[in-house]
Amino acid sequence: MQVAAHLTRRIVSGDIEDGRAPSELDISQEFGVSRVVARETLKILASLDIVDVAQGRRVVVRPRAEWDYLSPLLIEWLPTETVGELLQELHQMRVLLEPELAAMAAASITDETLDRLSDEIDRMSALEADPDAYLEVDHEFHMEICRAADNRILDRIMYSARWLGTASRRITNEAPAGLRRATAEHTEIYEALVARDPAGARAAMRRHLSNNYSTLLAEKEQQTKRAARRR
Amino acid sequence: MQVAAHLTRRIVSGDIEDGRAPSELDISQEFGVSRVVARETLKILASLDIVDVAQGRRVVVRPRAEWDYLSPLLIEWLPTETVGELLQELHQMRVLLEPELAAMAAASITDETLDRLSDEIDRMSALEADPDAYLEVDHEFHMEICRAADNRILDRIMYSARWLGTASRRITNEAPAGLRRATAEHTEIYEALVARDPAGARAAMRRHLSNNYSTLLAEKEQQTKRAARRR
DNA sequence: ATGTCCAACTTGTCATATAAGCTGATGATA
DNA sequence: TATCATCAGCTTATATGACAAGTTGGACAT
Repeated sequence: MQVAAHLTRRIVSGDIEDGRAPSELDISQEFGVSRVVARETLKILASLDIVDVAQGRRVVVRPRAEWDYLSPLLIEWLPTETVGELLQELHQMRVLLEPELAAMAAASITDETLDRLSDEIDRMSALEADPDAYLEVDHEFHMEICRAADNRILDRIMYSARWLGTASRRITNEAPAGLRRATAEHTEIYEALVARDPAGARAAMRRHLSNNYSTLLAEKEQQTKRAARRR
Repeated sequence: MQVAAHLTRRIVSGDIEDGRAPSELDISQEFGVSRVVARETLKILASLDIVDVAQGRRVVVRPRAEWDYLSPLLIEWLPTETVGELLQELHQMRVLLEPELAAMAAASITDETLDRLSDEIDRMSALEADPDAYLEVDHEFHMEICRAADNRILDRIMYSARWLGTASRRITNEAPAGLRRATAEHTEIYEALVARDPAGARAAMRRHLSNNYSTLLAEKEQQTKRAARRR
């Protein structure tokens, strides 16, 4: 997997010229691994639509627009600027899906799921000093709701977005105050679910996402300013 | 890839007992291929979250709920009933995303894209006697709009749903009348886009999806009846 | 009954060889 | 000169045999 990471970095950085990716032999020599490993690496990149591989033909890098921007391997090496753009696009998606997921969940959620959500809120409020750990439980909370909505397609979509979510930590340096606010909003969502109130859950989720995004934008602006000052 | 298909079929059918998948050696013997091929097969299934593979441990089948139901390899072997459920869930997703995508596209669509859409409508109206070919252009039409909305995440999501869309052909046996209606609706969407009218595009897309789904449900019901009569 | 250790099994990697498919250049033909 | 068939040299695909590295369950000693 280290080979895949390095190769991805080289491709993302535009190091490899006009669509021609290194062949299996090139990779195995450059990274000092066997052809088997080089081959598997290329297959991984192919599954992410980063390259095309076919018998007899050289491996070619596919147009950037067709890459799988939800893959952690790719996100890892994207420039911060691109990640910022993607987070914006991710937010657009979440606004469209998550409020509705919350409403659907409210109609069919089980007591066990509610218990788990309650647990996670407790854990989050205990972790407000540790943003990374907080974020992890945060994701689990959102996925739990998604799962409760009982739609495998939507579940899969939200699931595949998880890595981009963690990449947001590269942008925002969530302050404890923001996390306290988030916990309060999670509680609101939770209470609407307990009441089996779809409209309430939808509204609470919408508020939560909107606030989240404001924080992200504010953080990004601060970063830009800091960067400008450093220049 | 044939090996992957066969193995997927066996796993989907529940043929393999309680989480224990065949090892690399089992596969290479059963299918008469080398260990290299068996290994790549398992890696593919692992990338779809169908199995877990780790050094030293046997390969295990993961819980069905965590499988990637958007993968063509998996969809291919799912029982018709499950595919029907998934199409329902897919519709839920499309209703949430596509009207908004159409609205976004209306705000930023280029003349070249409009030309391509116009082309595709022409092609579709010429293909109303050939449902399979029609469906292909249909997808291209929807993806074109998605691309025009300029959101890589949403684009990727709609793209990964394309295989499930083609699987709908296993359920619905679209009648020419339905296709004629679809062409009319596509034209409505197109005209709203030409007018750069987000609200109009959103409404037209919503109508289109709703009608599509009605057709799907009606077809499913007919099939159920036919099946009952056969019994 | 309990804990330690190891043998058997499994996946990960390597090296070498051969099959199968593509591409561009060479050269024959009109 | 222009066009087309052919083929050498690349590439990926697969096979085989060997060893490294990690896991597991049971034998064994305590």
